[in-house]
Amino acid sequence: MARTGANAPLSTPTPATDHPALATPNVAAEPDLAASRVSHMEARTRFAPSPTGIQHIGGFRTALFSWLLTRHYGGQFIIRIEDTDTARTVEGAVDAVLEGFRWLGLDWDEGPDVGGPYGPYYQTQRRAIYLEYTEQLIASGHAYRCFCTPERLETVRMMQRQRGEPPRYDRHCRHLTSDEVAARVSAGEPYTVRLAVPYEGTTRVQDALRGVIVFENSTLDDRVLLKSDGLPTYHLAHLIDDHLMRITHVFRAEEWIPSAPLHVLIYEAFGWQPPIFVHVPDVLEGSGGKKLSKRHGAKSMQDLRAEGFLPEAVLNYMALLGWSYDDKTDVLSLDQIMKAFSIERVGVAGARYDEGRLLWFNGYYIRQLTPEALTERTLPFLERPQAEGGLPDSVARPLDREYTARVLRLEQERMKTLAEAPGMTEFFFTDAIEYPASLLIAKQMDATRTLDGLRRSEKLLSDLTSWEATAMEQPMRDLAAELNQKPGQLFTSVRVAVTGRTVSPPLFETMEVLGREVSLRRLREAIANLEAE
RNA sequence: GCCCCCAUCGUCUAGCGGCCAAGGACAUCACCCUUUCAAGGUGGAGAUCACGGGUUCGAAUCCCGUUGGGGGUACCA
Repeated sequence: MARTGANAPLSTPTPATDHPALATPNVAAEPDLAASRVSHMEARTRFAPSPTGIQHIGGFRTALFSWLLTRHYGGQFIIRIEDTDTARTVEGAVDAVLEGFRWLGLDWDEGPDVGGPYGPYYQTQRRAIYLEYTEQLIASGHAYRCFCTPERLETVRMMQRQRGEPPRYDRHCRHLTSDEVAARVSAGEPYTVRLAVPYEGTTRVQDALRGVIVFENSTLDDRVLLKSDGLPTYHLAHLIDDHLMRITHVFRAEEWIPSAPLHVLIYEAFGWQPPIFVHVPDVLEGSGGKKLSKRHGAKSMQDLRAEGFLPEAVLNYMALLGWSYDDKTDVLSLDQIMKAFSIERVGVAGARYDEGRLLWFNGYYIRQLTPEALTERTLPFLERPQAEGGLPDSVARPLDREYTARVLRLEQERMKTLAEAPGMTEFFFTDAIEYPASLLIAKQMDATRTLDGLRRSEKLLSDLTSWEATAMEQPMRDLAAELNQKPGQLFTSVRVAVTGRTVSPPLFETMEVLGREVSLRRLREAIANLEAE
């Protein structure tokens, strides 16, 4: 029943007869295998998250690469939910992932919500399939039932560690007689099913990015394929699904490289042709250099959206984390990226998540927005409750679209995220503005001269027949000269009077948008406040 | 411990044997523009291509080793 390395056929490559998409001549020409396949075929790729938590930039970047490949060469992109770890499954996680894709503008051809010809797309709904294939593996001697308890396994591992040996399953159940197995099964004893890894030889993993990676079978473990709850582990489930769903390229994080030889062995045990493995490098934390994780700083797409990031910026940034267009191009649309994408230009070294760079992309894309688009996309941030970062609740919703558009136009080139809008534009919407009167006094100015400037400005402005920025500027400059103040000094006082802050968009445009009435009223209030000092 | 992956400016990267005494971008500094802040423009600083051996007429580019970083080592994915 159990096999030894000498006669186990596991490491013998088997030609694919049932996988037309991969039936390439000369499959034995190992080094160039991946490269030669990549460019000439339709690709079917998948993103297979487990609904156990949040998907961050790293996960979506892997998904993005998969998506790019299928959209570049033609083919299908599939979303499959790997929910075999029922204990860790989190409610709503699937929706969050799908929502993330929709937000980014990445579509999928088959998936949990839309179905498809290879469904179902939830692994928990495919139990019967896994059971059937597990039996096949047991029958062919490539897998065996294991009755070891978690406690025994733990003890074994502990002892191995003490002896300085690598912790691995000791293959205790690998040589049970079929009679004994049958007896224990019928006695209702719980069991798992393990892969019977050959004792000797090597297993070669072909990675599209790194070439061939060779593993000594003797260092591999008889991993569990089917858990005692009857559900498969990742190793078995993903593989059967990938095969049945005719996946051609498996994009996954590089943390899967160590178990890749196991997967190759399983493919061989089934006599199936493995897909092309593309082990994408990790995305690392901005500091520390560890793999990005939800635990430390990793943000979900929902987080990024709420923080005012634009999907086109996130997409552009993500694509350039590990992939490059050429030696000088940074700004690329999804369409351009898709057209140019190739696995050959994907790097192998881990990349740090640099939010500063993301912010730059974001600001850039905000600046490119048409006035209508800017308004459309910023309005939700302005109108959301104050507690969630919106304008003060005292500001009546909905906002006047026309007015908001004019306001945003002024702040557009200053915004790095949409979420900054409320803070930057608050004085355009609130009735009263609060600031210490001392703020009115510009550098190298005193209260008296400031007061004088404010009064004269109020008079000048209120006499103006046109309330356009262009009509204000020259008279105000003349006034500054007359008062023997630098334009910056006079304008600073007026700016603070009108906006309550020293930093704002250009003063006259600000006043134009604010309107004559509000501007003059605030000017008078400022004068009164300063007089009261 | 064992196994595996990786290694070019602070960061993302270009580079796949000569065109590189290493190019672009973010960040940073200075200047220009300028009513503030931005944006924009110009320029600067910033990488002995981790280190050491090879191979070669010639290496950031190929090979080996070392060091460093990361990952894996579950009836999780």
